[in-house]
Amino acid sequence: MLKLTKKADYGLIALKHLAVNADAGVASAKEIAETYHIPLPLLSKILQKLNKSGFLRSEQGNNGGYRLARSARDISTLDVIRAIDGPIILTHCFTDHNKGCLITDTCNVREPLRKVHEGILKLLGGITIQDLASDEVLNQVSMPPPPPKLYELLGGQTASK
Amino acid sequence: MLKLTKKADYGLIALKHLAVNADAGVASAKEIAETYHIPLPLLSKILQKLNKSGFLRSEQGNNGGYRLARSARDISTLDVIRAIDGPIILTHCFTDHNKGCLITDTCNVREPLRKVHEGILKLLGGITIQDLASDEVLNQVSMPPPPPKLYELLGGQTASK
DNA sequence: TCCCAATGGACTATTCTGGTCTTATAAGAC
DNA sequence: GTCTTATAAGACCAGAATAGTCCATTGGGA
Repeated sequence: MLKLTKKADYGLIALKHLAVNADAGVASAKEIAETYHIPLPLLSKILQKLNKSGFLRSEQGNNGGYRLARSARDISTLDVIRAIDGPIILTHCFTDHNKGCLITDTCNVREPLRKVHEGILKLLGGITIQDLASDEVLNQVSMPPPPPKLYELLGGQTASK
Repeated sequence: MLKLTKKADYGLIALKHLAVNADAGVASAKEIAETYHIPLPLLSKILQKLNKSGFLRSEQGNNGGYRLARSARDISTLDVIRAIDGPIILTHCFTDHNKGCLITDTCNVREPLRKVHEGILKLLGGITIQDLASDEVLNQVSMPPPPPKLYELLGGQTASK
């Protein structure tokens, strides 16, 4: 179905919130949960994961909460999604290489899909929390009239070979 | 987890097979299933779906099987994935617009993610079964040294605004 | 008529997702 | 010191989706 999990959604929402309200100091999980109507215990889980992954710093105790551990510019959406949902796998062959995939030897779409996979990674990797926080950056991007070339989409110039 | 389902994988494999062996006439589900070690009844289901979606033509009876209903160049991976897995939804807001999504009003990542979503659709929509069948097209694309700009990734020129 | 192919539906096992509950720990406020 | 509020961490659960099976039917060649 190729969709993000809600957890990833929530994580991005929380990170953007923290990026936008960075000067307000820490923000508690409760505060974020209430703002966006996210179940608190679930959000807590997600923030803990982001904390352990090094994207957040937590402060316990009264008036505690979370703040970004690094600049929003240094956190890509790909990082976040991977931290929360685990690795992104377009096709199953890529999980545990060859192991368990009976098709591997005969699989005829493996390599082509790997390119698509890399394209998506690049897409997500190129967007930071900072980009989410300052919408204008993204709003410039709209549907271009001509259907774009495959090469452009995948980010590969005609260069290399 | 942002991955394709196995069904979509199988569908793409089958379509590529049919594209490559187009001159061999029809190919039966059994033949394809054995070639790629895919469970036959499952593959049958998938091929039936692709048939009803108009990508394949089926021939029943002895020596029956499937063949592409249109040129491999006119079938994009996006078409296939949508036919098999249903619509691609990056984030949940996009499913039934606003309905059921409590976050909608306060959601701060909705629009940015929509752009990402469109980027992925464009990526998949730009790759045809023909591209899969002739690997060279895709093999040209490799990791470019400089991290690509967001605008390029999303296919939007600096044009519009 | 027999075989082989697609067609269609019901059914099942397993996994993932989204979410809750409970307990422990850390730290500031009084 | 204890109360309150916060994170931390674990088990746990219901529902949905995925992957796959099974079975009966239809349709067409040989």
